[in-house]
Amino acid sequence: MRKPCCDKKDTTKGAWSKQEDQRLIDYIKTHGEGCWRSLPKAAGLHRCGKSCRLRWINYLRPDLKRGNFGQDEEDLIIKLHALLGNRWSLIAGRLPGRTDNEVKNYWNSHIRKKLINMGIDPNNHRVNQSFAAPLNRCASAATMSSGSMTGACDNKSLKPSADNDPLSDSASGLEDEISASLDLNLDLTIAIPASSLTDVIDKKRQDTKSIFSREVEGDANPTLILFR
DNA sequence: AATTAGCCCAACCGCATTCGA
DNA sequence: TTCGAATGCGGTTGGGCTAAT
Repeated sequence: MRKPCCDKKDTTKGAWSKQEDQRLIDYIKTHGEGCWRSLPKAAGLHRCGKSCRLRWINYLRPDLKRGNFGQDEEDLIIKLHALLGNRWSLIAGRLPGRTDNEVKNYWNSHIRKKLINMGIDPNNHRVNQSFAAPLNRCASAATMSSGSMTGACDNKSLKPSADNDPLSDSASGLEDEISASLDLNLDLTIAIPASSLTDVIDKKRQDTKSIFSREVEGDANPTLILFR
């Protein structure tokens, strides 16, 4: 039996009040992020640590970009989703100021429907056969982005997500995905938040098994070896 | 004006992964 | 190497808001 993440009877649930927000902001400003388990008690909040973390990451972080998604952001989400599937945190990592929750919600409420209306299966980014017409479907797929989605009509780049998980697939499948990403002309580098960059650099120095293939010092965009 | 339906988003839940003793 | 604790992640839900009837 798994232990609950916190003592539920002592925790508040539901929407956060302004006072709670302010307490959390003040605490993190003073002590920094981390130690989420002990944070609520230390900050005088009757919330579980996970809840505090979520509130901070999704709502209170000062670097968050609020408001509607731009067309460029939407295009990028579609491309990244075609490649990565529902890995919202990875996708959000490529969108400065956006959170995984925000991207996930936007996908489910806007982009999904948009793709469906275009006759594209949002799960695998394939043209739905029942909608398929003899016209050039590549055009419709390409127009959903700003036009850089080259190869969008190439079956390689439109494999079903259920069996095209690029990060867990076999090596041969991975090669396909890598070539697909090249077709998509994606620069799949990981953007590291400036605040944590120095920590990352220190850690990477110590970790010779780093998944990053090149020295990251002075480079905010280390390339994931998987996609090089 | 009241009710209903649909949409959107913040927050919760449980599982997976990572970390450290 | 193992195991428990802490953290991260993605799926799901609930409630507020708005448009339609």
